[in-house]
Amino acid sequence: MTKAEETRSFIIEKAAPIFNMHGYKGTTMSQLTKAINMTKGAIYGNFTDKDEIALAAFDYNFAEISKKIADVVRSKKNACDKLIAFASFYLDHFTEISRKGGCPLLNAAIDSDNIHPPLKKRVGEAIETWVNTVTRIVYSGIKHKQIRPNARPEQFASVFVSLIEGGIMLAKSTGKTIHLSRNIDQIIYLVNTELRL
Amino acid sequence: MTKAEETRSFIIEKAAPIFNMHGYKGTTMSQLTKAINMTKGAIYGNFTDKDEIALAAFDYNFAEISKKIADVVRSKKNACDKLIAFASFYLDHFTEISRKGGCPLLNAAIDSDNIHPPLKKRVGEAIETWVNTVTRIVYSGIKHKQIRPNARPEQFASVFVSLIEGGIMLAKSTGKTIHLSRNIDQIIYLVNTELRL
DNA sequence: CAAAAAATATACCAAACGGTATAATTATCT
DNA sequence: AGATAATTATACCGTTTGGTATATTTTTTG
Repeated sequence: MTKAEETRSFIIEKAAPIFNMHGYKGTTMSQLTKAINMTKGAIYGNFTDKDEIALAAFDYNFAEISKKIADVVRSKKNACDKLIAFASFYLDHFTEISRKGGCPLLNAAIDSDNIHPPLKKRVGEAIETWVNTVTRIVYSGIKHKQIRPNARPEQFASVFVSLIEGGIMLAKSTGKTIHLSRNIDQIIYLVNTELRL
Repeated sequence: MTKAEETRSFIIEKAAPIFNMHGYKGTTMSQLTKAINMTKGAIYGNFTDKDEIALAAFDYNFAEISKKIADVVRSKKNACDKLIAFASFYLDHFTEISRKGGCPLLNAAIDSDNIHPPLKKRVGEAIETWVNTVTRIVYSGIKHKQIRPNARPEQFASVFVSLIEGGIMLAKSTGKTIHLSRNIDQIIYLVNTELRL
C-alpha cells in the first residue's frame, strides 16, 4: 500500500463514523478536517469532492459490519444457528453499534433518500446484498436438511432484515433496548419453530 | 380560527412534506419560501426559527398519519381485524406515503438522531405512543376473548411496528414493494396463527 | 372610515458552506 | 544527496445558510 492509498484509507476510516452519525447534509468539511486532523487542501488532494468521501465512507461502514457478520455466521455450521448468530450479533453489539451512530444501512437508506441519488442507489444495492445473504443461508439450510423444505427463503429474509433494522430504530429512538431484544427473540422463535428441522 | 392561526397552519402544512422528504438539515429556508410562497420575513413573523417549524412539521406529519390509521382501525370491531387493517394500510397506501417521502416516524427518527435532540425526544415519544396503540389493541383483544390469553402484547407490538417500518425502508431503498408486502403477509400470518382465538 | 395593530415584503447581515489556486513541505527515485 | 514528483497547508473564492431590522401593506378595531 502506497502512502497515498494509506492516507486515503485513513481519511475514510475517520470520516465513516461521522457520516454515519450526522448524515450527508449534516456532515461538514470542517467536521471532517477536525476528525481527520488534516486541512481541507490535504483532504481535497485525495478526494475530488464531498460526495466521493461520502460514498467511500458508506462502502467502508457497510464492509466493516458485513465482515463482522460474516465472521459470526461462518463460525456456525448449521443454517439455523447461522441465522440466530447473525441476529444476535446486533443485540450483543448494540451499544457499540449505537455509539457509532447505528446501522449504516438504515441510516444511509433514510439519509440518502431524496437528497443523494448515487448514494441511494448504492444503499439499495447493499440492502439487496444483505437480504440475499439471508436468503442464501435459508436455501443452503434446506439443501442440507437443516431447514424445512417448505420454508420460503425470500419471505423470511425480508422479515429477518426488517426485524433487525426496525428493532434498531425503535431501540435507538426510544432509548430502550428491549424493543430490539424482543425482535431478536422473535427471530429466534421463528427460526426454531418455522424453519428448523 | 384567527388569520394568524390560519397562516400558521398553512405554513406547517406546506413545510411538512418537505421536512419529511429532505430531513432537517436538508431542508432550507429558501426551499420553504418557494413551497409556501411567502417571503422569509413573513415566515419568521409566524415562527421564531427553523427549529420551531421543523417540530411543528413533525407533529403535523405524525398527526396526519395517526388520524388515518385511527380511522382504519376504528372501522373494524375485532382486535385481530384492527391489527390487520392497521398493517394493510401501509401496503395499500404505499405509493402515496412514498410520494410524501415515506413514514415520518422512521424518517424523523433517523434524521434527528445526533443532530437535533429536541426533535429526537419528540420522535421517541411518538414511537412509544405508536407501540402503545398496538399493545392496547392486543390487550383489548385478550379481554374480549378475540385473542389468546397467552399472547404477549408488548412483544407483538415491537415486532408489528418493526415489520412495518423495516418493510418501508426495504421497499423504498430497493424500489421493490414486494419487501413490504412480505412483511404485511407475515403480520397477517402472525395475527391469524399466534393471536386469533 | 380612520387609527392602531398586526402581518408581510424588502433588503440586508455575519457566518458557514463546499471548493480551489498556490505556496510550502515531504516523500520518492535516480 | 539532489532533482523531481507528490502531498499538504495557507489563504482565499463565490454562494448559500439561518436570521433580522425596517419599511410597507393588510387586517382589525374603535
